[in-house]
Amino acid sequence: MNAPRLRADAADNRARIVEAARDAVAGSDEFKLNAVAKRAGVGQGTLYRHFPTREALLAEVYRFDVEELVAAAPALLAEHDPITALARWFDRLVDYARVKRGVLAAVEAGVWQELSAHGLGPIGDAITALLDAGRAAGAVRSDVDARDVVLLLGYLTRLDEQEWDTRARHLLHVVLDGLRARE
Amino acid sequence: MNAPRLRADAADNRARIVEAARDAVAGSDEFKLNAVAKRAGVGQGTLYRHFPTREALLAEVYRFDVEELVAAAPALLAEHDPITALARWFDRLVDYARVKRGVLAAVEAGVWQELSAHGLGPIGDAITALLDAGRAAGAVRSDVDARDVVLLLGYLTRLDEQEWDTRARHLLHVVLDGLRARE
DNA sequence: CACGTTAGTGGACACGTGTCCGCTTGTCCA
DNA sequence: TGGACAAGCGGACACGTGTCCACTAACGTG
Repeated sequence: MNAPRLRADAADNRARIVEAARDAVAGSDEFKLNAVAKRAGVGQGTLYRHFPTREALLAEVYRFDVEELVAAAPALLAEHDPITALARWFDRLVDYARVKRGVLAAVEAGVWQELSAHGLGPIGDAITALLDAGRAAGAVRSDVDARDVVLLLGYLTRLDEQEWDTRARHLLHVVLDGLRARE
Repeated sequence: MNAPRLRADAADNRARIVEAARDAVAGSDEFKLNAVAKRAGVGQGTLYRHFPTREALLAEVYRFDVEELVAAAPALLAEHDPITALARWFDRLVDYARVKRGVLAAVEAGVWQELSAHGLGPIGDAITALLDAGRAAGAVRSDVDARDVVLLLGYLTRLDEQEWDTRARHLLHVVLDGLRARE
């Protein structure tokens, strides 16, 4: 995955940054890049070189959750019809997002950078798989891709804490209906 | 609308700020609050007191466009069936948004602040009118409100310039389908 | 082992945002 | 008309983000 092997100290720093970031996320709801760098005992330059954007760092921090999310897709597809699987997967995303908003940023960053690179990547693939299954069953419209879905789901990031309960799930249904094939 | 009448100099400054902002928007694609304040010949404090957020300022700058948008709703409803009217209105929004991204921020800010206040306000009302008409005709699902629509349309703000053509309109259809009543 | 190459470092710096507060000035009343 | 007093002013300041580049030290080579 990483063609140019990392130098020993570099790998070390990287690990320490991620750990510090994890602590920061767990400790408070603030997440200041500066603070993470200091906590990790590295300069800001170092932090920014390893993770060019805040999202890149979050993506690493939440990699576990994201992988879980990715892994869930095939399982859901095995158990349910495509639309239900998609719905469940959305549910799961919302569950994560509710507690740790960071996952959202991670997912979004993930899919985005994957889009430009070749072959999307795990998250994009997961969504694509769900979409494809639905399409094959004639339940999902044929003119949407993973990026579209992420874009649409983006509303989650600008939901206020207080309106989360009333709107998050609800709008999920609306989006889902939009993705359905029109008969 | 503004109970405590503005002092003469205050009103003057406010006007000068808006004008400077308009210039700034027209002149370049950068929009720095600092610069606007300087250009208007006022301190930043003054700018921020008149317009607490960047969006508030944009809302004022684009008020004309926004009003036009609002005015279009009833006209569209008169000429077309509700769903078509809604679609056309969306189209119009996208047209504005393409050129002047600011309108989007203005719309979003507008609807949001209106939501908390009583009776939504012009933009919210316009969307609500479209929604209501659709609902009455049984063409629009009954469980969505103006805020929902704005939230969903929010994807427009994070669209990259280059993907605008391929995705903006296209996703509009998806959203529209999501808003339709399921028969 | 020593030495050159170059990946990697880290912190100073530039920038934009937003806040705060001591000073100024319009406004209104006596 | 003049004086008090609050509305309004404006810029200094604190903060977070992200960039840049002179230095440092890990790694491979002879």
